[in-house]
Amino acid sequence: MLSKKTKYGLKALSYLARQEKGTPKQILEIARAENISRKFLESILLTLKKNGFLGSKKGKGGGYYLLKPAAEIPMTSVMRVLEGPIAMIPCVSLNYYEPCDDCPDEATCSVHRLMIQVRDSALEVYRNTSLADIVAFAEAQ
Amino acid sequence: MLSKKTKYGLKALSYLARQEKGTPKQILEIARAENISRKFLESILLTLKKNGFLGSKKGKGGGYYLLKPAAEIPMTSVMRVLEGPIAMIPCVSLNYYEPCDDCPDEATCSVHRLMIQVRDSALEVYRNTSLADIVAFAEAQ
DNA sequence: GCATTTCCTAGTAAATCGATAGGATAAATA
DNA sequence: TATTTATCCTATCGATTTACTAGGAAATGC
Repeated sequence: MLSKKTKYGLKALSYLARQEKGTPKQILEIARAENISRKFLESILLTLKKNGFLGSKKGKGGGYYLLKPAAEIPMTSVMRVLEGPIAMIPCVSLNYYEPCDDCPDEATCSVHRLMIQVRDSALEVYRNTSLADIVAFAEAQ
Repeated sequence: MLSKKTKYGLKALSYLARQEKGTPKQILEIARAENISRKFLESILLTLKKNGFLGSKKGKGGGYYLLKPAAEIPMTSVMRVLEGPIAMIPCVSLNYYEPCDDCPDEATCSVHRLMIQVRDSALEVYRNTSLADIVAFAEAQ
């Protein structure tokens, strides 16, 4: 399951990508536009900031803005920060590898190989998709 | 995340697929061979039985066995029974569709389209993989 | 009838999720 | 400088889910 945190984070990033560059947008404005709880969104934007996706400004006229062009923000990195590992199981995770304690040998584990394939298929989608792409999806309608 | 339930279920199915056809295997034997808690495995095998994957026999010499050849058991159906929807979000689920209450229009939702792509890529893997395939993975080593 | 095995219902500790509360800090403005 | 506006930060909380566990009923084989 995709967490609400990830879903809201993606929607907020998309919202910011659709704005004129350089003008910060406030939490409350984004929350209203995307139907997200203000306080929950606040915490999400904070982690996006701490992970280098967003910049912020305090005080009147403040808010959040993208630090990079949307085309340079790949879904792989957004998903890893918001949702965590892309792999469904740690023993096939590229960035968060951990062995299973019930599994004596990964090479002969039937689950292992299947999950590698699933991971790779998801990775291919995320690698080929930037924030600009998912904004373009919506605007094509 | 893949639940342990799904992981154990897949391992148990693989174990049964590797046995001579017709000889039931007991819970305890499977649990020991695959390092799974006996009681937990019991409940998993029961749901696999209720969903038509396994048959069972009570009493001495009893146990569980596959009802169909492993090649005729697709990962799509196993995953749906053990793990639930293949989609990461209900609004793109083929079998368990539900709209998001925060989303006024799916056609213009940037998350929606991305998640369709992820779902489809996972589906392609599961559709092209049977229980026999994941057993063969392991035996190829 | 007795041992063996699955069948079934319930419960439970721990972790995670989706928020919420409330004050500290910084910036703009008057 | 005082006030307003906004982000920053920590902590908490109820509900749900996960990974099991307990214990007995029911069926089967000898």
